[in-house]
Amino acid sequence: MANIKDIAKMAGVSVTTVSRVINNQPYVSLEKREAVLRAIEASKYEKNINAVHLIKGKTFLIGVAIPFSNHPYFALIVEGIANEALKNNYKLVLFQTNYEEYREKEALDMLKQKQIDALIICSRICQWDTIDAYIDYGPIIFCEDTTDKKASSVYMNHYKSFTKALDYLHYKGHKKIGICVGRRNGTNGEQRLLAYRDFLNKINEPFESKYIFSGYYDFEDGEEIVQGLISMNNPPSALLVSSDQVAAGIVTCSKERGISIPHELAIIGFDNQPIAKVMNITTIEVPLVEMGRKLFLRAISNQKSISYEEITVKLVERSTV
Amino acid sequence: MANIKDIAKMAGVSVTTVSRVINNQPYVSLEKREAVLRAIEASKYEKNINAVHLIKGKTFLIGVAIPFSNHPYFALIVEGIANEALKNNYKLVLFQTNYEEYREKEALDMLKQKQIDALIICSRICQWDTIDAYIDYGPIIFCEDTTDKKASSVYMNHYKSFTKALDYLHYKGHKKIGICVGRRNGTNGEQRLLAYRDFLNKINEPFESKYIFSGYYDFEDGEEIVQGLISMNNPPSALLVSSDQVAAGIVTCSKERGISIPHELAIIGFDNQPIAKVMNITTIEVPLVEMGRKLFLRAISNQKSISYEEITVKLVERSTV
DNA sequence: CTGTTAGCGCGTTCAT
DNA sequence: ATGAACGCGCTAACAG
Repeated sequence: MANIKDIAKMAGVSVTTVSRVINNQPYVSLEKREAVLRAIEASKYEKNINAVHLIKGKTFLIGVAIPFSNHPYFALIVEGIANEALKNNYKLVLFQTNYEEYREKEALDMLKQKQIDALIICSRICQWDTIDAYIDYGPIIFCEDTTDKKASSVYMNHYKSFTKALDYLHYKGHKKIGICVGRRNGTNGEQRLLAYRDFLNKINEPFESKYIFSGYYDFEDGEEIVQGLISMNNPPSALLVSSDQVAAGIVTCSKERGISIPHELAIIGFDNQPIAKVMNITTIEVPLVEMGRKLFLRAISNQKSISYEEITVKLVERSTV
Repeated sequence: MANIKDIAKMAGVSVTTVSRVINNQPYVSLEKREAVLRAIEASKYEKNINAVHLIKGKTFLIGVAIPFSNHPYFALIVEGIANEALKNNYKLVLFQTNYEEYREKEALDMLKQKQIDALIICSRICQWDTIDAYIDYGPIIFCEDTTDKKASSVYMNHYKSFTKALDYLHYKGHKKIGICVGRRNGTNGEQRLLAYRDFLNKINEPFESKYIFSGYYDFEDGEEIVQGLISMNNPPSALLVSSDQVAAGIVTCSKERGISIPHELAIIGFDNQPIAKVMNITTIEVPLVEMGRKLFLRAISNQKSISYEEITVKLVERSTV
């Protein structure tokens, strides 16, 4: 409970000297330094960091907004952010938004109130006009293409990535190709859908809305998708799945139902998560940890400048296509 | 960038009045209130929350230390904490410790410096004598039995839970039972080991150290365990696995290797995660989200009192035993 | 090398 | 109903 003033009194010096000692600054005589140190020891003094925040106008806190904390995709991004944060002596404030707008707003408000120095939004839910009202208050970094916005981003080009995967499936002889995604709205979802439509046009296949499975994120969602596949009279021969977890669930359930993979159904996943490796699932590798690292570095680069960094992905051929 | 003083000047009132308005306090005439509101609007004023923290000695920030952010076990606990935090207007500061001591210490130091109001340690790595030096600085809550310590906890009794699972396996006719856990050290790990040894004594079976698989956390670890099982000349007929993810990995790999479950190998998992349900894995249900909720409530209950709350678990019979 | 002093931005008595 | 003044705990000129 002691403060810097108490220490000064105890050590018989001024508060400035105490401040110098606790901040490892030079120009303090050895004896005074030791007197201060002794007083600190005796009184169990610890500096109140909130006073420092007030003065410096900085908290060394970075906000991270993610929809779900229990999903490997975001967990890996957070891991990348966390590792780099540690190196740079920053801490993270986690906002689990559940895709609820008001939760994202809470994060934005913390930026406004200077409780966090910057905010990383891994999957935006608020509309841009809402976000725009906040960008003057501090850096906000996104995981989606923001080249037409006044905010930085580190993102994967979902159009290109989807096209790459679809082309590969087509190259492997598939024509009836379905896709399985999370959200259909949002920049990323729209880019994926667009890539899918453009691809179908390119190979001259009709657009079948029932070939699009959306709202799926987890392993356990695989069951519902396989059910859906089984009940179709003209099912796709291949599925592009935007998450390895879901892909793994589909592979597992397919095997239980006696659906042969890749012969009756080909599967290509996304991210190259460990589960894809162990289950030998063909996938598009996304360097999520690295992405997190870059997001963080962008967040603390105090330059006013805005940057857009595109992440490149890689096809990992395995046994499900 | 405007502060309360600027607003006061703009609105032609005192800072006190401004303060009253922004904190929704009574005793401000309508006209002055509106003048203040107008000034706030015009200047894009937002209160600097750090000054409030300094005065109040409180930040509405709760620290949460977990070893890995990409593991469903901890993710569910964090979800429980996060939900309750939102309701109570608190925010979370996440510390991913990777079981590295200095990372946990960083969290403890933040408590000491009052940057967080309380700290929840979901899986402790620091020794107790290290922790002890911090308990006076604020509430620290643990997920392990701390009944002999001066710190609160909400925990599962791992001894009882393990015994329950082992008894069930024995009741189902198994005698050669192996276990598969994460850390062997730590309160929880030791309790599990003790339960295992006591159980073996009870049923008069010898202790086989090779029947203990430790250091496994994820789905993909299942492969290594199955490999280990295959290479044994006298493998166990049942495995108690302390995580559903690992159990799921074992089941998946076993099927690939043609090991029949439960006939050749019985598996019982832990937590009752969604993956256990979809893969029909027998498991011990642990109410992790609820546990997170209780952890949070304990963290903000400003009573100096210490409490120890034991969580009860439930056997969920499915098809892997 | 050392101490005095003035803020950082806001909440809060205590008069009026 | 309103405002002056003090203090939260610390840092940073500035003077010496």
